[in-house]
Amino acid sequence: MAEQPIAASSDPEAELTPILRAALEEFVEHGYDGTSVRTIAARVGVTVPALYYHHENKQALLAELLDRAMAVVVRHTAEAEAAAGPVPRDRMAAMVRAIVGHMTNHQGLAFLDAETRALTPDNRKRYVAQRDQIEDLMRSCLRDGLADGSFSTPWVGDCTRAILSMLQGIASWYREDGPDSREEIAEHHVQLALALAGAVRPPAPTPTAARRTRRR
Amino acid sequence: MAEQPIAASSDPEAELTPILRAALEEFVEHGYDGTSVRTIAARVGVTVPALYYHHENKQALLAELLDRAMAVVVRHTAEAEAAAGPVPRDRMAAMVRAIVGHMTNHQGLAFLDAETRALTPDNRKRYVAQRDQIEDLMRSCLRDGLADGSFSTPWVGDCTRAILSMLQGIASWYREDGPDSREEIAEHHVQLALALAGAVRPPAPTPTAARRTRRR
DNA sequence: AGCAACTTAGCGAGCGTTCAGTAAATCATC
DNA sequence: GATGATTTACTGAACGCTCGCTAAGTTGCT
Repeated sequence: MAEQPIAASSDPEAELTPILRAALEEFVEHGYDGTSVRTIAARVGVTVPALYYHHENKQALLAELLDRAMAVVVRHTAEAEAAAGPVPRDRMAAMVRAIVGHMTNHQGLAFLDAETRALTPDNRKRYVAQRDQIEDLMRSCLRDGLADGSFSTPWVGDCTRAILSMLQGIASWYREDGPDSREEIAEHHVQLALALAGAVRPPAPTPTAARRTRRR
Repeated sequence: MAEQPIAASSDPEAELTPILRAALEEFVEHGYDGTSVRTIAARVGVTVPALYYHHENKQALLAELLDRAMAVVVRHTAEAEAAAGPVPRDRMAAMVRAIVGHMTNHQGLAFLDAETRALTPDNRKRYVAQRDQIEDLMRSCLRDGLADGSFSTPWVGDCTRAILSMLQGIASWYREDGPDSREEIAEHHVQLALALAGAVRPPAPTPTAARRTRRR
């Protein structure tokens, strides 16, 4: 009877059960196929069958972790965009901040993205659908910016993938004790993403939405 | 006696022996830990000990593949930059073209980058050293461009990583039968990289080096 | 005869998974 | 408020398989 989440906050890594947390750490460290259920159990301090009491099998551990990770980042990204108003530049900035926050605050879950190859076809399908949602949000924002003249990239697809690859990359180099804070990294990447989009003017103080993003 | 490279061209994937080629394909498809030496042997059409006659062990297969991959991309990138003259914008464009060419022409080897986690510490050290070389080339180019005013990014480190993440990402989505040719993708990413660097003027026809890169 | 390039056969270890049993908590009943 | 039934959360032991790897033997070319 120890299989409760340690915290009930809204932090998706904090509210993992001990088993899921141990599985996450092992998967991040050694990869899905490089991890044995025995090492997960040992990390939790239980025997192997205890894992199978709470989860169907090893694959279900990975699927659940990835489901949670994707659900959180999709929700945060969509909410951030919705709260940012109608201006494409602001929406893009908000989404980038949300995604960078995910990469730095939930680095383990974010890094797990590299393990999606190990998903069974059914589980992979759900993952891809969630990932496509984020890609669609970004692509639509780019298109809207091109339509109103605030962005100028001629290659929406390449630009979308470039932004998301750049952001996903953060999960593989970010260190909590690095020189820049999460917020600094987020702001840098807002500007880098806007550069990729070919944003035409620095803060774009249009009459409808002045005083929003602030440039350093 | 079938363990010769199929072709002796300068294409690093074509000049792989059948065993290394099979190992590459399996590693790309299932990951290092998800691949067994038996499936590699079966793919070549030999028995398992034949693998061990030509290679020390499974780890040596991965190490050799990654060594070749990194040696080639480092060499091509350095040569491309050297041949591009002194102008940072031209050097950056040349390096991006070289790296994109690597990602699209040797997608398997490029994708193997994701398996570096499975390297033993010694082998990983050699890999990291090679990867750092590319990062240093890119960073130096950025710095030179900032010094002469042709680039303007305030964050050299983040910008370097962003460019390389963006380019590495190509290996995970590029398809030979996709809508854009390798050359088109390369030119798009040259412009995207220059945008990340904050390149100040489109083709920058300075008096010393006009008539070089051509904008679409 | 000798070497290169294999094959046959198998070793011990570790893999994911399951089954049967059990201590403790929870609940229903008197 | 003690008692028996049920449920929860596990443990011990082991199953069948696959893993990386190797010793010893075989084949065919020079």
